[in-house]
Amino acid sequence: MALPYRRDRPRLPVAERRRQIAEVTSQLIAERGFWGLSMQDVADGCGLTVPGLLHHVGSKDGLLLAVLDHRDAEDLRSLAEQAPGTLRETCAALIRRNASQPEIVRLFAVLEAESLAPDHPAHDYFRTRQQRALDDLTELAKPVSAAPEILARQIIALMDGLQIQWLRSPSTVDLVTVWEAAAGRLFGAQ
Amino acid sequence: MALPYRRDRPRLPVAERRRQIAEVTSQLIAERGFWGLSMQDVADGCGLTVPGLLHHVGSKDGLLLAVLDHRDAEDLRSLAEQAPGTLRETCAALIRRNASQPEIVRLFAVLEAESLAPDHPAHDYFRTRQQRALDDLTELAKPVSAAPEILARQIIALMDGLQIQWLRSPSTVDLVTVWEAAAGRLFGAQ
DNA sequence: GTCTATAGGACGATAGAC
DNA sequence: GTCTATCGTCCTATAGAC
Repeated sequence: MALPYRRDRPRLPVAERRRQIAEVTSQLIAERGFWGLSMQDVADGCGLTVPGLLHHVGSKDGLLLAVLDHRDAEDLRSLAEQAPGTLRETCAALIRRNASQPEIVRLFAVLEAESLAPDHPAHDYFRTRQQRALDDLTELAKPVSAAPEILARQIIALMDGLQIQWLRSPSTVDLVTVWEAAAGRLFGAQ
Repeated sequence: MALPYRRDRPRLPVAERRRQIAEVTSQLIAERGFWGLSMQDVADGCGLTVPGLLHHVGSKDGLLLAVLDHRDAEDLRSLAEQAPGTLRETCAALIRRNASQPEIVRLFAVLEAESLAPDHPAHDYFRTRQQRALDDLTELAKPVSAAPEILARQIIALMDGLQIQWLRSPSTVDLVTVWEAAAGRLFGAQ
């Protein structure tokens, strides 16, 4: 068999390519979930063929992990920028950040539900991530609550739930506004 | 072509078969989501072949609608049994019912996130359903709150969020207990 | 680092017999 | 109401050239 492989498009540096792959995949998982994701669609979105894509990520599961790693790195970068504040300030900052990137929030909403199944490739990742979030918030809650872990749970639940409502009706629900109302009740002040 | 079709298993009555299909499908969607669901798995779970299954539901989308219809019918039956109570009593009853059927709660958690995408076959169903839930709770909240719709939103968000936490760690999180704690804060009493 | 080519399944759906 | 048989499409992954 003749294999006339002609390279007409420029090749991207590895790091940049991986970033592109992570972003295209994020978008598509938010749209369809991991089980509805196809390697073909990701490859098309990157201007690659499927084997070209597999060269970078190894497998479909590897693709998912690449996305989650990329997201964690971004989050860490963003978190490092802001000085540590009170619980309420931290929550407000988190909400503001989320309000500016609905597609990422949707990605995590879909994966969080899907990954409840024990054999989902991101099951362990989300278990760890959620535990970490709970621990961090509990620590922040200690100065303001006698039952910090319970408060932390309620904060996480409210954020997750309100974000879903916001994603479903972005025109009716303003995330920052509904959060502020909820925070008023949660933290006792008005 | 010879078509040696031998019917060795008994055929179920239509109604019973549809109930069986709805229940098997519920279980599988909870496990994998709609995009991860295969007609083959459903057919196997019902002791049918795929064309046999398609005879009943028409298409994969039809299968999903059959599940949702079945679930609504069950919910209506259950709701009719209990006398209408106060907002807080109604919420507690809802939580108790959900605590007894984690797989159903998981089904809705997965579909609620997946169906945020506008082209998801259950997108309109969930939009309507959520609006309905908001309206009903808002009505119940009017006697106890000056801002009933905001309170209703917070209740729904908290329920959804706490349910996710419960599904992820059933051994650590008791749904009824965490809800009671949250209800205490939400409704002002302790 | 990306390609061509292809293997090898699984998928949803249809046609037509009983 | 359920079957057998089959179609065409899509899927993930591998082998090997450049």
